[in-house]
Amino acid sequence: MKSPIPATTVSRLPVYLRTLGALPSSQHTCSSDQLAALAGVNSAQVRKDLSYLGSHGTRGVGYEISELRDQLRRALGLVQSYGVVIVGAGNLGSALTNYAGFSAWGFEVVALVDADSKKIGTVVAGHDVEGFDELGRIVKERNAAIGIIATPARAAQEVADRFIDAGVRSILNFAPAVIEVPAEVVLRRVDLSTELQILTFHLHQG
Amino acid sequence: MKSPIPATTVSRLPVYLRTLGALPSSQHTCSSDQLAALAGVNSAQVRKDLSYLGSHGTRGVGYEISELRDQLRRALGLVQSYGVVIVGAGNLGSALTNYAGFSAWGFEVVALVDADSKKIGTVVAGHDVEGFDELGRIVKERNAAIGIIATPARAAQEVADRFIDAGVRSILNFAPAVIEVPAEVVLRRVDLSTELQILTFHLHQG
DNA sequence: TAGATTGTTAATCGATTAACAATC
DNA sequence: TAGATTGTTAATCGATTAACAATC
Repeated sequence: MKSPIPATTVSRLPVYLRTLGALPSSQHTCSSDQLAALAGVNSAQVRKDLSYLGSHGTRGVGYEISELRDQLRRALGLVQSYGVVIVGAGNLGSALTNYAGFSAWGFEVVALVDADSKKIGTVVAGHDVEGFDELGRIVKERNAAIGIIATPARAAQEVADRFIDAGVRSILNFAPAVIEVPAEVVLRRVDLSTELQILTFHLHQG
Repeated sequence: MKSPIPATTVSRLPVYLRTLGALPSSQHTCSSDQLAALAGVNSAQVRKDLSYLGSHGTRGVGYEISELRDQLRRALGLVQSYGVVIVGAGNLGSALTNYAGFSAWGFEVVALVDADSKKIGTVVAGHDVEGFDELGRIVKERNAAIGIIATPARAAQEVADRFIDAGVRSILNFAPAVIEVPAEVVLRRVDLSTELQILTFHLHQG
C-alpha cells in the first residue's frame, strides 16, 4: 500500500515537529502563519501538509500544540523505539554514535560494527566495536530496524547488501557512493561533498 | 544575476561527477543511458541537465568523459580551492575535520573553532582549536569562503550571524535548528534526525 | 548507409500557493 | 457579530520524461 502523503510533505513533518518544540510553553495553540514563519515555508503549505494528518485545526484559532505534536509523532512513527546499527567505527561512525538526538527521538544504537580487526573489541563512543561478519546475527538478535553506513565509499554497497540480507529495510548512507537497493528498501543518502559542491556552485555564480 | 540552471539540476551535478570517477579508465565516452543507470535517474534528465552546461555530447557516440568531467568541475566552481572554517570541535566537528573528501575536491579546513575554553588550545583532528571570539579575524585573515556549523542547536543562529558578519556567504549547518540568513547567503542544512524520521515514517507505513 | 545517441520540444506530472468559503 | 484562521479548491508554477528530428 502506497502512502498517500507526498514525499515532500513527509520531509517537512520533522521540521514542523522541531518547530513546535521551540515554541514558548506558555503558548497552547499556534497558527499556520506562525508555523510557516518559523519553519521557513508558505502558510498554505503548512495547512496542506497538516491536512494529510487529518484536519485537527480550529478555524479562527489555529492548532492545539500538544495535539499537533502527538499527531506528527504518530504520523512519523515516533511512537516506538527503533534499534540502529552503525557500520564504520571511524570518526564519522563515532560522531554518529555519540549523537544526542538519537535517544531524544526514540532511537537507540544497538551496535557499532567495523570490518577492521584492529578496531574490533575496542570501545568507541561507549560501544564495543563488533565484527562486520557478525552483522547478520546482530541485526536479528537485537531486532535492529535501521542501518547506518559510515564507511568509505568502496564498502558501501557490500554493507547495504548485508543489511538487506539481514532484514533491514531502512538504510541511511553517509558514504559518498550511489548504491542499489531493492524497491522495498528505503534508502536515504547524506553526502557532505555534494553539499559542499552545491555551495561552491553558488559561490562561483555569485 | 540569477543562475539559469535549476536547483534540482545543480544538486545532481555532483552525482554525475562522482559517477564519472567510477567508470573504468579504459572507457573514453559514455552515453546518457549509462550515466542515468549509474546515477539512478532518467536518461532524458541526464541529457537535459548536461545541456545546461552547453551541448558537448556527440550524437551517435555520447559524451567524452574527460571533457565532461572538466565541464562539471567548471560549472560547480571546483577549479579553485576553498577555505573552510568549522565551528564546533565536538565529535561531529572532529569527524568533519578529518573528512578525506575535503582535499579531494579542493576544500581545505583552515580553522576549527569552539566556544568552550576547555577545548581552546587543544589539538583535534590535527588542528589547534581556536576561540569562537576569534572567528571574524580568522575568516578574514585566512580568506575562508565556507562556514560549517557543527554545534548544538541552541548556538546555531549565533554562529551563523557571526559567520555572516565576517563575510562568509556559504554556510553548511549540521545543527538541528532552522536558522535565518539574508537572501544573499546560501545555506544548506544536513539534519540527521530529519533523515531518521523520514526513515521511520516509511517503516511505520510499510 | 544503418545504427546509435544527442538535444530539444511538447506533454505530462506533481508540487506550490493564492484565494476564499466555511466556521470558530 | 466581527475578526481570525482553517481546509480546500483551482490556478500557477516548475520539474520530469516520452518522443523524435538531427546528426554522428
